[in-house]
Amino acid sequence: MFVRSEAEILHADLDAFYASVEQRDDPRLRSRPVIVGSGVVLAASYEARAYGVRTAMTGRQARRLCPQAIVVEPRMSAYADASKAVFAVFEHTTPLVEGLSIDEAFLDVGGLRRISGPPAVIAARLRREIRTEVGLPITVGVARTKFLAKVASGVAKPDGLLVVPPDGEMDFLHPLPVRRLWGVGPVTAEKLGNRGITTVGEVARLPESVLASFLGPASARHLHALARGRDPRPVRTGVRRRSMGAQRALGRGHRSAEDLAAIVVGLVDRLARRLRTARRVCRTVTLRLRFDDFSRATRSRTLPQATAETLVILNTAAELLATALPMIEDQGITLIGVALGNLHDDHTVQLPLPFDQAPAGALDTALDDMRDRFGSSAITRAVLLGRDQGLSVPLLPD
DNA sequence: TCTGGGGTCCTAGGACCC
DNA sequence: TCTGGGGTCCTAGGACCC
Repeated sequence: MFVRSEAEILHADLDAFYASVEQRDDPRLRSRPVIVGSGVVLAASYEARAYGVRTAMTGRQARRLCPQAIVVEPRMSAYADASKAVFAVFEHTTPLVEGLSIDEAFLDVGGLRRISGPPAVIAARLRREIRTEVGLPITVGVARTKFLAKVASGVAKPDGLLVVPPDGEMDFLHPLPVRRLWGVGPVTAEKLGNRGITTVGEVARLPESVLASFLGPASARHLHALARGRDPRPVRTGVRRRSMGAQRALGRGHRSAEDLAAIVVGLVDRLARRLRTARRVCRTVTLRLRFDDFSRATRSRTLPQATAETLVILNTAAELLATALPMIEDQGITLIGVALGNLHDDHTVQLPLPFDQAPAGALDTALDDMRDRFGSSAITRAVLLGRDQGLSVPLLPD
């Protein structure tokens, strides 16, 4: 396996992204504590974080910690535009960009030494360009692996740049708390803490088999490798979304079955439009529920063939809701959501042949041609044009 | 102090097939 | 009548990430 020896992967991460966009667009917000989102905190400026305000807190809690904070409602389209502008700078820097979310990405600048200079120089220039062209602060970590680059940016925040040289990796990594390991959340951190393991270095010194005895084999292999600086994952371009969802928090209080059905209609309508805009089709529909005690449940159904039709998805979601109603009755529902999975490209191909006049086998031949062109897994639907305009021939994906 | 909205990956059991 | 080993798919739950 190819193992890189130079620090040439960048992890670029915008600082307090939503809040920074608000401060950029409204000078009165600059240098002041800003909280985006009133019900729950979606983002907090670093001035607000100084008072202990954190993402995902309730608005009430945040205002108690920082009464002088300015609270603004989110402007999602402004953040999407800012993200596009930032990613344009990324793409201009190197073609090897892997987006992780709306505000962070990995960039592989390994092949650019002759043209653009060493990674540290490229990273510094990238930060300058995003500051001048988009007006936002961004932190960049540079290292030999994705994981180390990401940890580096996390340590360097806000508005920083940190290069981890290959011969300094263990000195950098091992003193850090286990929560810095990708995949260690509250549950795993507690399991480790119960055994006296609090730093990455302590994880690295433990035999993998011991780790596996209380974390399971997959987590053990993953964490053990990361803690020793092993992470061979390349920066991958063109990663496709694997599911698409929409949900709605309901607060407390009883909801009738009709209310819930109406909400599901709205969620499905929104999702189906997004699906068609993205030229994708789905095969699995999942209903997500959350209850008063914060327990969760899901109900899902996989269709025999992929679809992007609102009515098909809606009927499926409605059936799932019907099966879940008894559970909803006695648990008190606080959130309902729909997720579409098993996504495929929708290559609806229009066949210009008069169906009823075509020689026998012409349709099969045409479909075979399409499979050759797009790959069999991509073809999900063919629409015949001509006299039978609108007749659709659904094909199973894969 | 109670917790939004969008995702990813892993595990485990059961059905089904060869 | 009782029975192996291996594979895929589906469903449900859970941990984690931003």
